[in-house]
Amino acid sequence: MRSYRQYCSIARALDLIGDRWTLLIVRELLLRGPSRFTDLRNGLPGVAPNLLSTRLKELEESGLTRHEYAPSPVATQLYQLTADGLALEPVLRAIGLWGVRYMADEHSDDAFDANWLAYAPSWFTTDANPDGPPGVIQLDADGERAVIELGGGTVRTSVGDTDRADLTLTGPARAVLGLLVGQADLRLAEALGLTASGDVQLLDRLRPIRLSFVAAENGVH
Amino acid sequence: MRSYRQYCSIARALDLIGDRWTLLIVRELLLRGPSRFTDLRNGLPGVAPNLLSTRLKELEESGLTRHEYAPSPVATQLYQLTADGLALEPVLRAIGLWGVRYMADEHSDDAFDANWLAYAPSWFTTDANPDGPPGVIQLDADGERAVIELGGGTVRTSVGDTDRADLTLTGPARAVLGLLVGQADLRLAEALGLTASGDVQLLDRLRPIRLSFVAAENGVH
DNA sequence: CCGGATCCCCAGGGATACTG
DNA sequence: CAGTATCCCTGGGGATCCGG
Repeated sequence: MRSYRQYCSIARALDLIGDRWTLLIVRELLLRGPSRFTDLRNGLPGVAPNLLSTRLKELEESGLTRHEYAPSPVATQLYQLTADGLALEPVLRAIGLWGVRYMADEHSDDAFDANWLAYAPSWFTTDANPDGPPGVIQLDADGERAVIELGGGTVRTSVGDTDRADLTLTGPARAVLGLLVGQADLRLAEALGLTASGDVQLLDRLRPIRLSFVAAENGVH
Repeated sequence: MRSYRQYCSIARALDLIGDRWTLLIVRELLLRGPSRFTDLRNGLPGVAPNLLSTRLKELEESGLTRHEYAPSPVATQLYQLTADGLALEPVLRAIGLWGVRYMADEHSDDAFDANWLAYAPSWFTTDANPDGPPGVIQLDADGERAVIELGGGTVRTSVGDTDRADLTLTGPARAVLGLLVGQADLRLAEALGLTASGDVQLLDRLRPIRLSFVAAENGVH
């Protein structure tokens, strides 16, 4: 990317991560951990392979990723984030939290992935009742499946299935995710096609996070 | 910008703010408040005027900015952020904080602006001694001047001059900013050309912020 | 002087095909 | 599977011009 040539930490950062696809590649590496080229390609529908290749080289040149040859049974290169790359997690959290407000918009043919289903409640909600008993929620959004585990004040998620769910949420991604991140209440989510079976009270413990931070007056730091 | 077409709040956000120059325009509007076209152009050295015009239209279409005709004595359009646009401040903070690590790199002919000098200590440091007496620091970095006011646990900054400074820091931007945001200690900053006159103890109260947040295990949310 | 619009040119990105 | 090569086209950089 062409440098902005400004002595400002925001501009300096954007010189490294401002290119198209770059932050989404970081997102995939953050959510998936060390990944093969093809895994990244699958997680980034629409990316041209030459562009992915170029970006991985640029990221490595910037010191945000590295790649290593993994021996059998993987037997291929694995790309992963360095410490500086991992340090982008708060940036992705901030961007993602801001972007939640646009998840209500319907774009019918958007791609969707279980990893994206999983990170949202983990990053953007807290357990409102830290002293409550453990709870497990099975999600199935447009066939993408993930599990939420509530307990001890934390919200942990993972991709896949569980056999000991207290609550199961099934439906279109917009209904499931909208409900989880606080963009829709249960009634609205059901109107959007959600089916909830089990201990619906568990939903009350999922509280969308708010920013602790108070906006500065405009023009005054 | 071409949409990523992914049902993911990060991708949705980047559909709106991922274009080149867009976040820097938001930065200027955030730091300057309502601005004229020419003010934005001056704060964004290198931007082509047609591109600035295009971006302002796109930002307005996205609902992040609006513009209003200001009566005399301004007598021109003023561009400003909407509530959704202002909500990008945490995003810019996160990006800027991450980018601080690259402020040590020297790019000799980078542009520099007093607004960028001012936001850094305000966003990225705290007052380590909230009960201490008020303190005022005058900054002069490459001729760009700003004032830091310490007191009551907050770090406030403004562009310009004061006549009641307890401490004055003068020198190249890299030395002044590096010292303020914790990339350099006083000895190193002086080696880089810094001159400090006055109550140097005040510097000990400026503490670079750390992220409260603990990085998740890779691949586990 | 302010607020753009127009034009030209080139780099960066998208799509597809192909190869080790 | 893991990329590279190629072609095409859009979008951005830079300069200039124009109306208010």
